[in-house]
Amino acid sequence: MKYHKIPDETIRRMPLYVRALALLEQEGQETISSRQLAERLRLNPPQIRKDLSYFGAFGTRGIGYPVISTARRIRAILRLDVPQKAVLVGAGRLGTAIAVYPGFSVFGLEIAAIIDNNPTKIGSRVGRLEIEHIAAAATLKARGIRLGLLAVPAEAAQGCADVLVQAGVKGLLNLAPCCLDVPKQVKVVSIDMAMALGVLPYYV
Amino acid sequence: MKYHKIPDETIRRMPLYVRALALLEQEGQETISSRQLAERLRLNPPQIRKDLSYFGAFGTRGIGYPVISTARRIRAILRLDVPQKAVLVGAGRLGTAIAVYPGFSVFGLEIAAIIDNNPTKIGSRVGRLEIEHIAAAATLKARGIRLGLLAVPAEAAQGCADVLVQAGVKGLLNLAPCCLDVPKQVKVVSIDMAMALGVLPYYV
DNA sequence: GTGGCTTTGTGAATGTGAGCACAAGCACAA
DNA sequence: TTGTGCTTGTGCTCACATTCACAAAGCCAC
Ligand SMILES: NC(=O)c1ccc[n+]([C@@H]2O[C@H](COP(=O)([O-])OP(=O)(O)OC[C@H]3O[C@@H](n4cnc5c(N)ncnc54)[C@H](O)[C@@H]3O)[C@@H](O)[C@H]2O)c1
Ligand SMILES: NC(=O)c1ccc[n+]([C@@H]2O[C@H](COP(=O)([O-])OP(=O)(O)OC[C@H]3O[C@@H](n4cnc5c(N)ncnc54)[C@H](O)[C@@H]3O)[C@@H](O)[C@H]2O)c1
Repeated sequence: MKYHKIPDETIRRMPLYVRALALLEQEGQETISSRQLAERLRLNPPQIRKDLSYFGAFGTRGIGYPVISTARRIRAILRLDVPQKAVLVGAGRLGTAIAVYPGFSVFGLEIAAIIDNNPTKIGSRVGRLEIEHIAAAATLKARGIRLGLLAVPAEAAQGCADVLVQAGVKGLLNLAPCCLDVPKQVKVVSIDMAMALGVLPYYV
Repeated sequence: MKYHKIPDETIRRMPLYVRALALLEQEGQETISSRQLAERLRLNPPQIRKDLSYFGAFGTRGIGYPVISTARRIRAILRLDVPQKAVLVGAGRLGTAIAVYPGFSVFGLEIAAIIDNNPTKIGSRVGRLEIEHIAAAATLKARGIRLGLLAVPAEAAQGCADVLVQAGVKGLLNLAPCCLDVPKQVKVVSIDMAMALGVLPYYV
C-alpha cells in the first residue's frame, strides 16, 4: 500500500489482535484467516485485513496470517515488544484492584510502582509493590517508567498528572472523571465507567 | 434542524455535558456559553452546539445555555431522569470497588444488586448491599433492574451475560477482556483497561 | 506444470462525524 | 424603537473510517 496515515481507530484495535493472537497461540493454532479472526472479534474481515496491511504484508494468500509472527510484529509496532513499565497513582479501591490485576502482562505492560499521598498507606504493600510517597516521582525516569495510571479523586488528578509529566511520563491512562491539561507530546487516554454506563438507558 | 439521525458519538458525549452542567449548578452558575463549556471539556464550541441542537433548541442567543434546565433536558433524553438500577456481577477486586463507587449517582444510576457465584462470598455485605447467588437473577426484572455490569473473569462473562439477558437486562457494561454475544436489542459497552493502556507506547 | 480453490492486499465507493462560517435571534442600552 | 454586541443553530465542506469488490498470489492435488 502506498503511503497512508494510519487511522487512530486502527491503532485502537491493534491490542485486540494481540490478545486474540495470544489466545490462539495458547490453543496451538498456527495460522488464522481474517474471516476466522473477524468472527471471534465481531469485526468484518476486510477491516482486519486493511488494519494489518497498513503495516505491510502479514499473511499468506490462500492460508491466512501466521499466529505467532503476526503477534510479534504487532507488538513491535505498538512498542510492546519491550516491557513497558507504568506507575499507578492512587492506592484506593480501584487502584489496588488495578495493582494486582494480571491482565496487563499480555501486552508486556507492568505496574512497576505505586504512589499515594496518604501517609498511613505509604510503606504498606499491595501485591509485591510498596506504596511510595509522591516525592518518589523524581525517581521514575531513572527506573525506566514512562507510563502512568491515575486512580485518584478527580480533584487531585490534574495535580498528579502535572507531577508525572514533570517526571518524564509520556503516556497517561486517566481513570478519574475529569479532563486533563498536558503538553501535547504527552498522550492521554481516559476511561470513565459512569459515563459508559450512563449511555445505556438511551439505547434500551 | 431537519430530520437527522443522531450520531452515536453525540450520545457518547452527552453524559459529559450532564456532568459538567451538574458541576456548574453546584458552583451556582446560571448560564454557560458553548465556548466556556468547550474550554472546560476540551471540545470545540460548534461541536457542543451541534450536539445539543440535534435535540432541539436549548440555548438563548447572545446568552448561552441555561445550566439547570439544559441538564434536566439532557438527562431526560438519556432516560437518566428516572433512577436507573443496575446489577453488578462479580464481587472481586474490581467489583467491590465499583460497588462502593459513589460516582454513578450524578447520572441517576444506582448499583442495586450484587451477584457472585462464590459460596463463601454470598450473604456477606459490600457497602449496604448483600451479595446474592446467581439464582437471584430471576428476581431482577421484578426489582426494576434493567442494566448490568460484568466484573467477572473473561471465561465467565458470556455465561453471566446470558443469564442477565434471560433475566430481562437490556444494557450491559462489560469490564472483562472479551467479546459478548447478545441479542441485538441488548446494548453492550465494553471497557478494557489493559487495551487502553496498551496503545500508549505507540504514541509515546 | 497446470488448474482450481482459498485468502490476502488494496483502490474505490460509501458512510459517518467534525469543523467552519455565517445568518438568525435575543438582550439590553440608549 | 432602534442599534449594538454577543451567541446560538445549521448548511456545507472536508477529513476520517468502514465496507465492498476484485485482482494478485500462494497452496495443493493430480
Ligand atoms: N472505584 C471505582 O469503581 C471507580 C469507577 C470509576 C471511576 N473511578 C475513579 O477512580 C478514582 C479512584 O477511585 P477509588 O474508588 O479508588 O477512590 P479511593 O478514594 O478509594 O482512592 C483514592 C486514592 O487516591 C489517593 N490520593 C488522593 N489524592 C492523592 C494525591 N494528590 N496524590 C496521590 N494519591 C492521592 C488516596 O489516598 C486514595 O488512596 C476516582 O477518580 C474515581 O472517580 C473509580
Ligand atoms: N482488577 C482490575 O483492575 C481489572 C482491570 C481490567 C479488567 N478487569 C477485568 O474485570 C474482571 C474482574 O476482575 P477482578 O480483578 O475483580 O477479578 P477477581 O478474580 O478479583 O473477581 C472475580 C469475581 O467474579 C466472581 N465470579 C467468577 N465466576 C463467576 C460467575 N460465573 N458468576 C458470578 N461470579 C463469578 C468470583 O467469585 C470473583 O468474586 C476480569 O474479567 C478482569 O479481567 C479487572
